[in-house]
Amino acid sequence: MATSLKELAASLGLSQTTVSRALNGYPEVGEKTRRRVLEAAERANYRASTAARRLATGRANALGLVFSTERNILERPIVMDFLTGVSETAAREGLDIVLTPTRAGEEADACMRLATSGLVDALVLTSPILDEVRTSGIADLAFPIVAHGRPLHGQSVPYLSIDNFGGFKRGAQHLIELGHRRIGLVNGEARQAYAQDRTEGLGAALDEAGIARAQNLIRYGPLTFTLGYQSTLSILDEPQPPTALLASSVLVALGAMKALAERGLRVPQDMSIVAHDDEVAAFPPSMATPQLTTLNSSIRAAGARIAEMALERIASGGAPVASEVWPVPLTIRGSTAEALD
Amino acid sequence: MATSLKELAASLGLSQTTVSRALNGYPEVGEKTRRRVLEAAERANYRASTAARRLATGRANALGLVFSTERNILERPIVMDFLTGVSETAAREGLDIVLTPTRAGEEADACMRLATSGLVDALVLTSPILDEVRTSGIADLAFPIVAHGRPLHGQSVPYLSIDNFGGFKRGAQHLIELGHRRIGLVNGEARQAYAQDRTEGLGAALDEAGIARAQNLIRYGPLTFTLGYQSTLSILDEPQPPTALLASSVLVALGAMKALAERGLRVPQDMSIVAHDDEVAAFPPSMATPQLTTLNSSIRAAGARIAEMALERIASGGAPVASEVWPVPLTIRGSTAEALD
DNA sequence: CTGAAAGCGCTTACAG
DNA sequence: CTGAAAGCGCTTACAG
Repeated sequence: MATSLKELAASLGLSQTTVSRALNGYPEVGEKTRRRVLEAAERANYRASTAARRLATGRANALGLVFSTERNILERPIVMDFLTGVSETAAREGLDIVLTPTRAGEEADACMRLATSGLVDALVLTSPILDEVRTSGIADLAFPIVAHGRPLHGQSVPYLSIDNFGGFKRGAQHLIELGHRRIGLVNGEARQAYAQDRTEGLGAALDEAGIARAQNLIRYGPLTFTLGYQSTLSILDEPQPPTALLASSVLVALGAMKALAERGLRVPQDMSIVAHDDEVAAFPPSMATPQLTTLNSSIRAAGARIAEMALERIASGGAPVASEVWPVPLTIRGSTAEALD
Repeated sequence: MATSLKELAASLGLSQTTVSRALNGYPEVGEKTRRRVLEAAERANYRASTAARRLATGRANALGLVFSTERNILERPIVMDFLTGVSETAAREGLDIVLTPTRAGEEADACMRLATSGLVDALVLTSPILDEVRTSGIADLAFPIVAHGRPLHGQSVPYLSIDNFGGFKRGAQHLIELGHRRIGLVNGEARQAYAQDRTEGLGAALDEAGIARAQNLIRYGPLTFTLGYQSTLSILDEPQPPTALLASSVLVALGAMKALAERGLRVPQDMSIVAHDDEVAAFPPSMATPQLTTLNSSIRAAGARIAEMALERIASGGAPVASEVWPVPLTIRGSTAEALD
């Protein structure tokens, strides 16, 4: 066992009270006393038991994340970048992160457990998990929660989301300005809020340009290389194939480019591509040839900010914080060009 | 605040002792009593405070991982797959995972804190972090640690590693059998044990075939797309460029293929490629055209097994468990062919 | 500036 | 089969 406060205090001939105060930086401790305590603690390699501290203070100094072992296993690079962002804030604030791995369908239980067990001070959830959990009564707990992404069912949970609608509308407008009138979209899973918003963004841009929406040029699925590849092949088989493609991730765009290459179509001469770029370190748009025109948002920055929002909720005693919707700028590179026909 | 044991016991007219025993499945509780308790707990949404339980039992029911915010940010897909594996075991055993984000150089501190604070029952470390930490005296703590990868400095920590030497020797032999005599290698960072083992594996295969080792055909760096791209360009500029390439990851191989395409070299006709495949979900070898011949090992399975090893150490009261070295099979696909010259 | 004592919410010998 | 009580290792009013 590691040394305890009691032992440390005894070895110094001081009370636990004084030693505790010295260690925690309370002002009412004498300077020499503090120094003595700090040195002894250092020497004895003393570390306060977090369990005891939690029990005594009621504060856990940790953020909880619920992480599904099965769900979205193919989107892990994104999860990891998000986690990195959360970690940055956590490291700065000296917080731990408690990951609760769960099987699909058990998310609600895991959230309830984290919220009621005192393990963590706040919960950071992705909106799909929040949607999963909404009937569990976790909202009644008045436990601080912050979500990543717009919750589908309008829960009153503060969230941070990028402007998926505005971003994809902007991306589509860029293509329309280049003369494209048939625009395909390889999107995320249809039930996800972000995917719906992206479809609507494309639709709005088409509406404003007086172009009919073409549902048959849209595909949905998990954001993988394979989705990009297969969806593109299938879109190319439509009676009126598009001359431009919107891809919901760089990985999807890479899959699309493989399909285009197989069909002998060149980018951007025969097909323009705009990809959403989450700025995931593993998939820089420079991986593609030509480099991709992208809609940008840093998933990592979002994670860092969400952790801050959680801290604000904790600090304010659980008062709601304002949700944020981040703009999604367009970066034009080499994968978009004027339409030929 | 959530309901406490005390309140729950009072509402049932039972003692805390009995309620606690009923909840924890102790045998000496009457059947009807147990049922009553379980129902009441369910209704009150009771969850034992983990902090209190930890303090009382001394067991944390959690695994600690130290995770560097800055280091290897480009290898996140791998970290995430490893984490997924750890999570699988953790979910099955009902453990939490405590991630301690740290800045580079602060790993030792983070490990000591985790080990001495009672937050976790065991530590799962990657060998680079273990190497970082070896002077901190953490080994003296008799705290259960299990490492991923062979520790460089021969610490007596149980570890799980794949057979990097044997795998790359096998990969090189495959190329030699196809008639290749000049084999390039784009490897991980030179100071890492796995990278050294891979270089030695290639060297051993060359030695056995009576071919001189060519240091100038080897490059080291972080396992990124960019490394594969730039290293390959630079290897091609050597006076005697290779006819085959060993790549330390699929991502690196993708970068290499971009470089080859730019130089007008075809795979496998002009250049054979064998890539190490960590079976990271984000980078299936099918992403490449042609599909890559690979050396396979599942980083996810390794994570799951390492968590089990940690549990075995905990269960045995900290006794060391046997280290494991996993074989690395070769899967031949379309990126290797006979040498022309 | 320092200390004695209560309390955080559990578990678990010990006694019955 | 059930309960009263001690103890896990801290923090923090309260008193001096």
